[in-house]
Amino acid sequence: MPELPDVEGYRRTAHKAAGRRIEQVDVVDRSLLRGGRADSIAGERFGDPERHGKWLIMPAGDAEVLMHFGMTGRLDWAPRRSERHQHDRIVFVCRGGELRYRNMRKFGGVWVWRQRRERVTGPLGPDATEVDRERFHELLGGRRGGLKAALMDQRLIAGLGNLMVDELAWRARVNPRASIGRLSKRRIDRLWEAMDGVVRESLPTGRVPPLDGWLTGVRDERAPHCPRCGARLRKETVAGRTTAWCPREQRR
DNA sequence: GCTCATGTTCCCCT
DNA sequence: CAGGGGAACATGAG
Repeated sequence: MPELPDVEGYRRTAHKAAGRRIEQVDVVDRSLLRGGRADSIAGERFGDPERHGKWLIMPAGDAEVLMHFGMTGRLDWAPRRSERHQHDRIVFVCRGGELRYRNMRKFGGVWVWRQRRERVTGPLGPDATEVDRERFHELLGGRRGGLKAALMDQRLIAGLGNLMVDELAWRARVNPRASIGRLSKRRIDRLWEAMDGVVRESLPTGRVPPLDGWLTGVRDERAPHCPRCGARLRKETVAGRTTAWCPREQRR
C-alpha cells in the first residue's frame, strides 16, 4: 500500500502516540530493526510525527525513529495487551496504548537514529505536496529518459509510487513511456495539475482512492476499461513496474 | 506448481 | 555521469 497518502495516514496514526512516554519497545523481529538500539528510547516521549515522501519520522528524545513501509507495511495504534497481528514486527509500548509497525513482506524497516537522516533515507527530493508548478518544471527540465521512471524517482520528487504515477499520467492524458525531453510545456503543466490534484484528493483518504472515475478504481480488474472513454486499458511493464494506461487517450 | 504484488537497491549495459 | 533492464530481497494471495 504505502505511497504518500498511505504514509500520511500512518502519520496521523502515529500522532496518537505523540507526547506519550515510551515504556518499552518490543522488537518481535530483529531483522526489521535496521539501525540503532530500540532500548535507547525507553523512557523518552514521542514528539510530533513528520512525513517526507514515503518516510515517517518520529522524534523520541534525542533520537528519531525512522520508518519505511516497503510494499506491505502499515502502522496501527491499539490498546496494550490486545491481540497482536502475526506480522507486527516492532511494537512501541506507550502509556495508554501501543504503536505497532506491521510488515508482511519485510521490505523497509525501522531505524532508531541519531545521525543524519539522509544516511538512512538517501537523498530525497521535495515532498510531492510541496512541489509547485514552477518547481515541477525545474525538476523535470534537467532530466532525460522516461516519464514514469522520473516521477517514481524519490530523489526527484518524494512520495509518488506506482499507483499515483499511473493515476496522474492518466489524468493528464500523457503516455507513461513518453520521453521527458520531448514533452511540451503544456503537457508538463497538465502533469503538474494532475499530480497536485491526485495528491490533494488522496491525502484525506489515507490511500490512493480506488474511486469511480479513478484509474485506481479499475486497474485491478481482469479486463479493465478507461473510466473516461471506455477503451480497453493497456497493462505492461514500464520502468520495471506494472503500468496501466489508456491507449486511446494517452498516445505517444 | 505458477504468477503477481502500491518499494528500493545493486549490478551490468549502453 | 545519466538511464534502462533485470534480479534480488521475503511472503503471501489467487
